[in-house]
Amino acid sequence: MGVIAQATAPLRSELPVFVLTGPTGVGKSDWAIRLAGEAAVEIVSVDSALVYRGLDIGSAKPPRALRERIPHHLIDICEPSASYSAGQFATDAIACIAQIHARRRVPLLVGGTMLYLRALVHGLAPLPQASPELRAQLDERAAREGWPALHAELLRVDPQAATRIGQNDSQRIQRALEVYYTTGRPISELQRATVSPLAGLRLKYWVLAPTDRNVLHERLSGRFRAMMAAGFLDEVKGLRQRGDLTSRHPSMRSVGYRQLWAHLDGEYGLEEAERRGIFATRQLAKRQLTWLRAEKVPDWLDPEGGETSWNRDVRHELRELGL
RNA sequence: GGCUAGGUGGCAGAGUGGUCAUGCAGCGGCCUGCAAAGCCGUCUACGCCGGUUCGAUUCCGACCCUAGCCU
Repeated sequence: MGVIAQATAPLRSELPVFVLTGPTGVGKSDWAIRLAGEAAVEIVSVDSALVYRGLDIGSAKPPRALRERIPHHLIDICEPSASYSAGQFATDAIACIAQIHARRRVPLLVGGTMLYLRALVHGLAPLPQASPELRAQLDERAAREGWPALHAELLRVDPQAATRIGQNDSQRIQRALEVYYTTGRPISELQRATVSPLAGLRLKYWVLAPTDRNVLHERLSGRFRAMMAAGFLDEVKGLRQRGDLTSRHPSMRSVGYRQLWAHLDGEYGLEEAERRGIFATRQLAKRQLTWLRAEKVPDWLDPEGGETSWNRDVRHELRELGL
């Protein structure tokens, strides 16, 4: 595999791409599933947790039986012991979209992993993939010297990136140095070549988000408790017993899994784990909303309003296309 | 009724005669291959009344409340 990932070839089609996004727990999947059951659309999941096999209850994954009836793409495509990535997602999603278009159907991108969505909609620069060895090396240095020292190093090799990245922003400092050391060129320079793989396609975007934050918080804590009642803890116990996972795997750092894992490590009680899980869920939703506000998408729908107007909207779009 | 300890922001929890506790939660933001991640920023205090003082959350007094002990 080359050092520089292939820049994704732009898609060409007269068919559009639909996007239904929003913060976690608002019911995006339910809306999408009901629609996909009877319209010429196919669901493409945009979710960094649903990609992992074995993360079912805590990720609110649509049940397998349902997915056999209504096709979903990009779910259960990665072992939880591996690291999926935004770049991988972009590649996979583009392939999916092309296939769906070839079937004369419209892809409906559903999910709230905003970086993944962004990787598609705005594109990703042709950058090298992660290098586990280099990252391990950088982690080791950071443990000794601290991230600010590595930030200072970045400031020498890529001042432009360094000024945008915080002194303690370990992940971004690491990635910028990783890119610099594998390509010999600053990430800030390579990023200028960003092109959207969806350029030229018509994109129709809907954001599903409650107007009232309290309503969202209630839904999220209710959903977390329901997951617990549905055996979330046993699911995490099972994942631990596999023996190939640790609390540092990206899959096990996701909301809920992380807190239950820490509880099973004896860090705190089950009630505390539940409290923290709920906090983490809210914080996730908040970050998603921040991202969505910045996107300045006009069509925001409130889940309380029901899905009929959205349905009408989508069907109208499809009719115009002769689908 | 008496004695003792204590009453600090949504919660936990320090502390000081005049300058910031801190943590959690909340809120705002950043975001180019770990993103359900990582990072940055930020609001609401000193039970009540009076006194001392140039100045009191901090010192003094009364009162109210809480916990424990005693009668």
